[in-house]
Amino acid sequence: MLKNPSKETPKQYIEVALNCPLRQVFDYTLPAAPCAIKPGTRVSVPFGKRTKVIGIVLNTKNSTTLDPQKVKPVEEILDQKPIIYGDIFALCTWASQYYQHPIGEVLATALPKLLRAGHSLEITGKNYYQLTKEAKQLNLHLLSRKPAQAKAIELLLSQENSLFSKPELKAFNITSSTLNNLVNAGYIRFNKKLDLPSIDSSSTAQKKLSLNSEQQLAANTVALNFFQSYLLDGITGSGKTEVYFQIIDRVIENNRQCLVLIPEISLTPQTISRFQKRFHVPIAALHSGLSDKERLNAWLFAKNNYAKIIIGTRSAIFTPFENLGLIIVDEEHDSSFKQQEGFRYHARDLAILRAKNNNIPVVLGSATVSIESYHNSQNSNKYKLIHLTQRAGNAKPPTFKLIDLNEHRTENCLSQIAIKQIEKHLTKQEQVLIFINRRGYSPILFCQSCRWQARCPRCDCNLVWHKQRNQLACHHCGKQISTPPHCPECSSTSLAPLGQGTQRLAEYLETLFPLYPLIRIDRDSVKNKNQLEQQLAIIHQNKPCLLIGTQMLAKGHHFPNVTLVVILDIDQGLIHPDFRALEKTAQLIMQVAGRAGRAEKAGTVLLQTLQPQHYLFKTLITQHYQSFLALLSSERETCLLPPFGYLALFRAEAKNPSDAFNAIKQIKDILEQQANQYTTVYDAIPASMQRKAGFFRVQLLTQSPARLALQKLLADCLPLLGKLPALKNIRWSVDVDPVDVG
DNA sequence: AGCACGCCGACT
DNA sequence: GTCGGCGTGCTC
Repeated sequence: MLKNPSKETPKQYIEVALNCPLRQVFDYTLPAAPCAIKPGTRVSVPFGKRTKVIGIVLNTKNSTTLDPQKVKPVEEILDQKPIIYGDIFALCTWASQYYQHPIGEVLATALPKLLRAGHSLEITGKNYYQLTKEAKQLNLHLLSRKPAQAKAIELLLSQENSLFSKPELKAFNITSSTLNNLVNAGYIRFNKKLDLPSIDSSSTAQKKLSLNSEQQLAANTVALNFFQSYLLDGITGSGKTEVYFQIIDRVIENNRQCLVLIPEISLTPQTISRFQKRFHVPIAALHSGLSDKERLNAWLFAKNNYAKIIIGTRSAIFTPFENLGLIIVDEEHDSSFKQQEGFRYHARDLAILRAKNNNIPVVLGSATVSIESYHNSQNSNKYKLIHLTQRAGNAKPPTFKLIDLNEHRTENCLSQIAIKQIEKHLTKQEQVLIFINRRGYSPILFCQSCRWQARCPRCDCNLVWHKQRNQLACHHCGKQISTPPHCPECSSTSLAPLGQGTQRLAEYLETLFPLYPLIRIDRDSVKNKNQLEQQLAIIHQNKPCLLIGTQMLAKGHHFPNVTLVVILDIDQGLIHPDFRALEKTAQLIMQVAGRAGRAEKAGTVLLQTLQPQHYLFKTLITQHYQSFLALLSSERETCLLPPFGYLALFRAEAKNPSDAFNAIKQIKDILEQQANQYTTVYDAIPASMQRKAGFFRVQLLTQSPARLALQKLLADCLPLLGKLPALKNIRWSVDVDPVDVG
């Protein structure tokens, strides 16, 4: 018989976040049996035509606003305890609101792929077999009637190792039936050897370098037991890393964990091994080169408080810790901390928030601090500023020299002065670095008779000629075509390269200096990490050579014997595709210059430019990076641009330009309806490259001097935008605090 | 994002 | 006759 309906417990509902681009959560019912389920638990649910879709519980409730008939039951509860909780849960919900991104996708970025796919929280490892105590103490004569087992034990006992994988046992001619018998008899145990983060015990603890007084002061300034943001502004070569190390030392002594965020490119094996040599604690690295399993393991090592130091790129900000004590953001100015598509978060900014929520210190370090961080350290005193002004080991700062291209003619981009200087340094047995931020042979291939130029069919840009593979490549959409034998317009065969890329420059320098090895480092010459390592190894032999490279060279690598840096083609960084162009150019110059003169030898930096009178050069070279920042700062202030105003950028992309314009117009209408006195909605403008990969791109900027006012505007508008039919079938996005507005 | 439904073109 | 192209619509 049925139970009395009045005694039936009310239905339990849960709100579930699913990994889909919808700005909403979905209600499901829980099974009738009472079960307490907490936010942050994984469940699998039916969703549309799909089943077993994995989502995260956000909330429990006793009622739903939907038609109860429509609400489906949960299929399975995957976790006993929440897997996203505490500070990570708070970080995700905050970021979802702040960056106006669907919570389901935000939570998905906080989980390793395997956990998103329903994998358990077990640390995975390789299976190993191991002799038990019984086997070791066994008198083998007792097994005389089981000769295969006796022989196997004898063989394994004679080995140096104590762990054996299945293939190894096979190699010893131990059959799987013998193995089974040995396991059943208790002589062999089946074990999991975990891929634990390594501790480099081979080297004895690398000595702490003695810090100079400035470094010591810096390290001591950081207090460990409460939240404070520190901006460590240290010129290249001033030993920021050693300061980090000393702070990490203290955190580890307190038995707490450290999170170190670094830019995408600089996560080289050297970075990790430098930490491993210095600290004899488990260290895990989180970077793009990991397999799904390795990534999950690293995540679990942090969560279980096994790894004491986690070094990772942007997304590592979402790693859970049991006892986090410090966050370091190295090269805090680097734009790779901002995710440029999908969930457009800024890892540096989230690091501040996370540190605040955990009441722990966060250290932002750079030789070229961002204007935002600089502002936070100057005006509002939000960050404590720490300077490192001395180069470690008496290294002298480089001298800058401008070469005015209005007065000096160039051949293949190089002025005679530069060539003379290169020659001088090479004959002194020193290394020379030539920086040109352009890959390929020439950025333009043109017809000498009709002026035709090779253009990308899908983007508004020229195709770059790659001479070796005789191809034309688009560096924006990846399109590649073989070079036409003659001009497609006039059939003339006089197609010629115009302008220099790294390849052409390398070719030219080879003819000028045939006796010296020439190493080109860019994305085309360095296909994988090994290749880069090899190239760098040659450089570190410290024999005289020429280095030619793009910004790949500029970041993270140290070249102690480079005494001359030549920076070519910097003028394109002086024109303004967006308001951050100058800041980026200045940072690049300082970063490249920082490669030179690290040892006792002072370095020289030659800058070729058509605009030697530009204030960027004036302030940067004759004064300090800070004075340049101060100038930029006042410029930004008058325009109420970041950090004096806050921005959100709407983008719309469509194959048909009018669809994109129409969409952005409708977005604008809604923004204007909802705008308040503190917010400004600018006119829609085409992106600086109107067409990219076949899509017309239009954008719209909104601004407010008050962060909250802008947040309110976005919060009011986004739900409305989701309903606009004009936005249904085009790509559109909001970018809060955009880094790239070009 | 997935996934299915739906309606038109070139194939065994 | 059908396989498959991608437009469009929905997901508790």
